[in-house]
Amino acid sequence: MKSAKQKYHHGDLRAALLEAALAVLNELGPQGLSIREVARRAGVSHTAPYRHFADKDELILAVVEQGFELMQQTMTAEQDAAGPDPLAQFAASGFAYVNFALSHPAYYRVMFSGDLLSSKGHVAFQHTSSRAIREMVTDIKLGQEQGVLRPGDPVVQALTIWSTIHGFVSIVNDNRLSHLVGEDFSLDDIRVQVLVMIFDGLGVPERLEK
Amino acid sequence: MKSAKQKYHHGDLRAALLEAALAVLNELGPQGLSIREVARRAGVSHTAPYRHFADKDELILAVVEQGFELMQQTMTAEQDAAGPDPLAQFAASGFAYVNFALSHPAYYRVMFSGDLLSSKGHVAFQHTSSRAIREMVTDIKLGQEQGVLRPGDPVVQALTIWSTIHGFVSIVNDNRLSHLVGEDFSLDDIRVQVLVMIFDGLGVPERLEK
DNA sequence: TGACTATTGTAGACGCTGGAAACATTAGCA
DNA sequence: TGCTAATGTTTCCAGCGTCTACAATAGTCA
Repeated sequence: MKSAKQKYHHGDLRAALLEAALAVLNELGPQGLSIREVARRAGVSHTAPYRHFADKDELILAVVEQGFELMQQTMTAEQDAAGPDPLAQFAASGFAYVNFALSHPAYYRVMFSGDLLSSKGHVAFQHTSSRAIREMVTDIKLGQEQGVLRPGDPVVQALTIWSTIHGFVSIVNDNRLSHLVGEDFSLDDIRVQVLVMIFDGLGVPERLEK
Repeated sequence: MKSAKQKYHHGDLRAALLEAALAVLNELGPQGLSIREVARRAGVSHTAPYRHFADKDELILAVVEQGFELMQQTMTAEQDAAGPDPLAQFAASGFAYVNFALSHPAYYRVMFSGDLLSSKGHVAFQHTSSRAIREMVTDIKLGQEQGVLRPGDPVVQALTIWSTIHGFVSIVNDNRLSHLVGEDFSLDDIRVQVLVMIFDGLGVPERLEK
């Protein structure tokens, strides 16, 4: 049931287009993402995508949404796997965030940069991505109530944490660490130490080896 | 000496193009930046820019370079104005960084996002922007030697600081705070508190009002 | 079964883009 | 003054997003 190729109708073109779009992002970068190239890879004409997405913005937004779902999934999975300790859960979901960003750079960039979208698409984009930070605030509020995080305004604290993590993965993904790496420093060394520093600054203790 | 208009030669087209490019970035966003639009605003034909820039990447890189110069200038100026105390100098240049990013969002985005460039342009881009972090490491090393910063590896510490600040201004500039702002929270409140939290976490004491 | 209709894909056009090539104008210098 | 290099224009090409008209298929109801 896989090689039903030369039919006029594709079967699940929408999913195929999303997959192709992600592949293009990974291979050619954000600049190489064009509807025509995506259609080419899916083996359809250059206007076929318009039966599934109103315009390029909508295609990108669908990729964004798919990325958020995947990230959400892995974050809650890691959180659940961390056991009953709320502190461990908090750290686990934080690490899951970082791991997702570093192992899916194309997804992360399109999810959090928004540079690919026209100004019109930005509204839907912000709506989608604002869920993430809101849930983070909830998590941190919980952490404070349970006494595992330093006291302070949860909104401010959440924003600080998010800023650090987002900035860090952005810098790493943009490859701007290469000039810092010397003989006594591997990239992984730097990553681990920075993560330790981030979570250490928040009150999360030292169970960070891994 | 300003209204020498209808001459065949422009006089200083290169500077005019850079200015126009920045204006386009501010008005239309990164997606609206095209060589043709820039040429239009400068009042020349759409191929005239190619006498001054090999391709679009080079035009963008020139804007990036100009942005770094401006930022560097304001940072060292603030640092010098902060008096002899190295701690005050450190904080001053940090604030100057944040202020530059928030008051010149178009510059900052093109300087640190790199999404506008093709993969070819990224090499030159990284080379240019790596100076900033290297100087930051130097500053932080100095701060540690003078005992105003917490001990720790300066590279790691610099990267942590840079991550937090870069993430923060990116989030603010991408307008993702709107959903966090309630009745008891203005945007400026959040900004100030987050900055306090950032510098506080580093060992910089509480002289942060302003 | 067979015809009607909505869904999904194709073909071709338009105006935009980045860029190459050939040409025109000007400035600087001998 | 005249030669040459620098600078700007015109024309052209291919690729892009997107619109419109058309073709093929799938689903539905007689």
